[in-house]
Amino acid sequence: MMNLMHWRLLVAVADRGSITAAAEAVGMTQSAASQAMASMEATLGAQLFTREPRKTLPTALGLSVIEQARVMLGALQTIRSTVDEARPMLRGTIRIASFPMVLATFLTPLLQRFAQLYPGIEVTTLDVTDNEVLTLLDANLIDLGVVLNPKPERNATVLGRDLWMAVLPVNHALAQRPADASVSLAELLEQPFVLATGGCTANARSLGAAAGLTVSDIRVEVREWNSAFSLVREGVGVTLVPEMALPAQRTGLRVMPLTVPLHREFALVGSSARVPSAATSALLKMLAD
Amino acid sequence: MMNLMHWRLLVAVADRGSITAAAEAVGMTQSAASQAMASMEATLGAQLFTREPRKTLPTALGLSVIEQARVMLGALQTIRSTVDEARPMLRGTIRIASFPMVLATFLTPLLQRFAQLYPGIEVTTLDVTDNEVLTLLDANLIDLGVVLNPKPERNATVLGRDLWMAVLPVNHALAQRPADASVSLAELLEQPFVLATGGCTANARSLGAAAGLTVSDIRVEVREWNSAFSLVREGVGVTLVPEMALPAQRTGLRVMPLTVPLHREFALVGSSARVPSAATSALLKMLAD
DNA sequence: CCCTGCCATAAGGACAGCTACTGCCATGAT
DNA sequence: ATCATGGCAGTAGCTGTCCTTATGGCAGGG
Repeated sequence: MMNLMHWRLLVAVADRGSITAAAEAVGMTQSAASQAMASMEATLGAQLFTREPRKTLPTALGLSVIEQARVMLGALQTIRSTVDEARPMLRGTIRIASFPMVLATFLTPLLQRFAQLYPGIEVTTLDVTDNEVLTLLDANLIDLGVVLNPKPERNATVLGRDLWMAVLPVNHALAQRPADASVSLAELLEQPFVLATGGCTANARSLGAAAGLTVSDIRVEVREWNSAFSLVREGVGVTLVPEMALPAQRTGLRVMPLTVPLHREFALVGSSARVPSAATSALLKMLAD
Repeated sequence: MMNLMHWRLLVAVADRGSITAAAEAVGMTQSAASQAMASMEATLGAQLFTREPRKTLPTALGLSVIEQARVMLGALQTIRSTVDEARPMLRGTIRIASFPMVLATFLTPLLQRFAQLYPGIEVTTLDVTDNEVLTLLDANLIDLGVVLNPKPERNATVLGRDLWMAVLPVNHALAQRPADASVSLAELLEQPFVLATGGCTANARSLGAAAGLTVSDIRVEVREWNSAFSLVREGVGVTLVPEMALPAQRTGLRVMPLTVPLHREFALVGSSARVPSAATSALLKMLAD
């Protein structure tokens, strides 16, 4: 009675009006069908069909049961087609290029969840600088890339955004301002400066250039944010970093917002030329939630 | 995979986040559950869950499948409750009183269909005259009775209606009228008359009385309609019968409508005092279609 | 009256699915 | 590091379900 094949048989009997015909339709013996029907009626404790000389017709209760049996079979059919439709997404690979910070903070938890939802899809990540991403995309070497402040013509899915924050030694003159004070970009860039890039072309220098300013006194240029913080602590200079690069341990540092906030936005973009693979669109679909 | 128990397991795993816990919930061994899950994924050809160290979580495809599995289990539950609710209607008896004509023409096919829909309910019929029906109902000796032209205060379900027709010998004077002619009740009742009752108190005499007329010349009074037709054929007199009592073979007879049509209406009524049994209400419900 | 179509039943066997047990792996605590 | 724990997978063997073959019964139609 718990065998779905039997429910298929039940519906077939209702449709054909005969156990023998139904048995043939679902590919079993007349005997098996007869036993199965009897067994179902026995376990339900009620007669579902009346056996008349020439035909087997449903009782009133049988009609209700048949209706629900159709629901069950419909659900089973839906499962089958769902699985078939999902088959292209079961295997595949996605190559994603990103610059280090975003990879660690945003992408990793996201890809973990993705791996749980699509265990058959292999995701490889490349660690690059932000301006290499578009090159890789156009060369079809990656499926997806993380870009900063994407142009609207590429249809990008935004992963997140953060603010640029000024970081100064606690004993710096500008750091003496009240707790909720801010620093203007111009003020900041004219200080002795530790230029940190985090592997990105978008950094204090480019932000200054966009505002018509220059970083006048670059003392050091480092790639790792953490190196920059050490240098700031030692009083080498001030720096400008994305909020999410800030360290948990901030003793010796004063973090201040910019007077005119500057933010950066990370987004995932695909190759504009190529149609995304099934695996890739699965990932993008997951991001839509 | 075709075992409904396995779908229950699948849903339990989704709910509990663990195969072991789900196995316990549905009452099987961890091993059996593990095998069952593996078997389902194998037959579907797709991974439905990802096994992580501490928990077993559904994949994207798994989520869709689980949704449909819930539909299947819901349908199964509906079947169970439907059967349980229908249990009172599975066995029982219905006693119906009727007068002969209605029993043969209207009730029999109806009761045949009912017996097919409710094979466990035994229906016994009593052959009585129409005015005994109400007595039997009030005495609780029957569950349902067929009455003629029911009073609206009893909520009756109408079975059908028919016309009273005049039946005359072909060589009778009134029978010489054109094909579509009619006979007035007054004309008819003053002829030599064969009074047929069919076991009903509603007959030519009572119809006449209701119209302020009397049947002046009753030659014979018979119970069976067919006896009356023989007598009319032999020229003993004319008669007035319900349309549905007319014989198939009408040679020697002229059947004519009344100028002012008289009809009778059969309806099934229950005891107004008692609440109908489950079996009885099943029958009444069937009649609603 | 036999024949046919349909269903039920009996007996036997095949296979699915369960149990019990062991092994493996990752986690987290000592 | 080491061990204990919790969860899953794999194996062997058995049980029970369900199927097949074969037969009998019953009602309707030629």
